[in-house]
Amino acid sequence: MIQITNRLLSNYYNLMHEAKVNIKDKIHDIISVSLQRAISEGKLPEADYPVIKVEYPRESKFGDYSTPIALESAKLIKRSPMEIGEILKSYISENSGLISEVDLAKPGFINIFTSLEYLKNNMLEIVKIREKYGRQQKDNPVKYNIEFVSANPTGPMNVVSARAAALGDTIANLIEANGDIAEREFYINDFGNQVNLLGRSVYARIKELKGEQSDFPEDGYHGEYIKDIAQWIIKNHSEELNKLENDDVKSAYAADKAIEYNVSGQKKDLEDFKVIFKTWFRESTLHNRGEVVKALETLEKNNHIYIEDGKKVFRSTVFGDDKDRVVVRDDGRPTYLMADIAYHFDKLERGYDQLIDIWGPDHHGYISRLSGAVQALCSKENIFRVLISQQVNLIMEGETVKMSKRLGNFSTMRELIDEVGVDVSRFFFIMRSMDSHLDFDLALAKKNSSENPVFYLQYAHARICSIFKEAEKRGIKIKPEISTLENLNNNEAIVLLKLLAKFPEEISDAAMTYEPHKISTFLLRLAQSYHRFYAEQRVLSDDESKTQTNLALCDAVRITIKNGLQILGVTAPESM
RNA sequence: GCGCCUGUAGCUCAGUGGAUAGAGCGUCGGACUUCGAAUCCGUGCGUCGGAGGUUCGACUCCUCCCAGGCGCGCCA
Repeated sequence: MIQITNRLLSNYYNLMHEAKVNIKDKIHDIISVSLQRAISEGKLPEADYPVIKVEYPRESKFGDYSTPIALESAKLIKRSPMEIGEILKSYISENSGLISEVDLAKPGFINIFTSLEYLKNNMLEIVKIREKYGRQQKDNPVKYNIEFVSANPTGPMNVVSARAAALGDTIANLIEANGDIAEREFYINDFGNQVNLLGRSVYARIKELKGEQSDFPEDGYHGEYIKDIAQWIIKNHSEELNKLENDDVKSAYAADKAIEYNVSGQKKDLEDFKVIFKTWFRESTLHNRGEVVKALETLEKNNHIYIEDGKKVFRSTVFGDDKDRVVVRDDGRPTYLMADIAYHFDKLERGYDQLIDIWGPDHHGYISRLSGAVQALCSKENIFRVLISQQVNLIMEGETVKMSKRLGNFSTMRELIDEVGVDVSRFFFIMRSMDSHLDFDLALAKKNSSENPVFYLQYAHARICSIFKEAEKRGIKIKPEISTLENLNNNEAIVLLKLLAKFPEEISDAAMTYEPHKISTFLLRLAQSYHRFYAEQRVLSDDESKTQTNLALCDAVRITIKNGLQILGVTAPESM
């Protein structure tokens, strides 16, 4: 126990010199050290204390942070919560800088107030480090691979893909801001039946356009865009096409060109959506390089495969699946699952610490079999995580239009970007928790008013920029260093300072839980508090010290909003 | 039948097992000779889908039920 105490104390002292750690973590460590000291000095008994939780009290009068540790350990050590709280409080109070007051409240909460001095210094830090505020650096970053969108290369992307794109990219941004490494990856299913079908559909349209007789496949792709592809091939690749022997070869060629056409279209749409993938991984390369066979052999070697009626079956029930899954058909062709297993095997071999996939809601049933395969191939626990991005309902004039490829009416991602713009689309897609079925209100998205949260947020940023322009016009030179505590001692400013200080822990929290909507919620609160500050406090005045303090605060808010928006992939305009 | 997601204010949604359940929109009423009124202030709004259970304490965890959505191929 004494060893533990020493270790915690040394952590504590390290933390005092480590500026990157957020306040919540610091407070956690202070409480932890206090507890250990109380134990080592005999004030509290040795015991297996519960994990120390640091939470935000509901009401500000209860402080900025609070811990229920006294409540939670009361039964364990047979002392009253208030008694324990009193002891811990005396140790927690013994620190300088961060904490201004420790309060013990009724049933046994220990409430902690951060000092205005600390918050002011944090504000000056923001103004100094600017775009780096909220970004952590780690000595040993975790390397993530995050695969998302991965839409079939058989046509344009729909609105569900757009949501996945916004979510995946934002989660990757969060991971990077949190000091880790995120590589964005897109998987192209350019193999198998659907490709064959795509080729035959396109080739049939080519024939039709040339006035020849065609037999359009019954279960083929009927969309209008297939005709566009046919037209494109006729215009650019007729010569090569004509050289080919028979219809089968020509269909295969058409499939190849159609995929090229579709993938480059998808890439363009995603780039316009500000999503840049590091890797575009083609399923066909797995088959060509023999990786599918290799993954199969690895599974076989570890006894995860058995043979039934000439088929090879993966024992996925061992990993919680409803039934075992066929991975190789009796004619020797691997199933889609087998290729997907090989794909994830490939990702594992590329040496990531963590694999994340974002899938649509229609694939949740697929999780157990694939994660089972990953477990079968990799000894590391929890290396693979699937996030399900729920469905999107487009609301037009109060009417819900369901987005599904199976229904005929699929709106494309391109239409959406053209219609409401990148900023608004991205924001709307991430502003709700990804578990919730999103109602995307098109009328609201197109409004340039306070009803639209994106504009509300951007307005706060533009408003601050405008103040700085005005300050420049008045010949005011910016000197944040002369800011005083006295000038910050008003409710509106204090609320802002506290929110600003929370930004790094909001990022870290959102990154670790893969919940980008926490950032949009936070930014809206910040913008709201800023508008309140603006309404109550005059920024520019004859009082130089007051003016400089206010400008520093405004600048810190502007920087934080901008950094937050950047993570969301939304612009922060200087004027609107 | 089985699995996943959802159910919180009129609407859209926040809400790590903690203190009196919150915000925006919408309603109604106020605030600009002054840094952007695309803003702010005030106002009302609840059997947290229902019933049990777990415990010091449940919107949160467990079980059952109800409602809505999605999925349950050797397709991809």
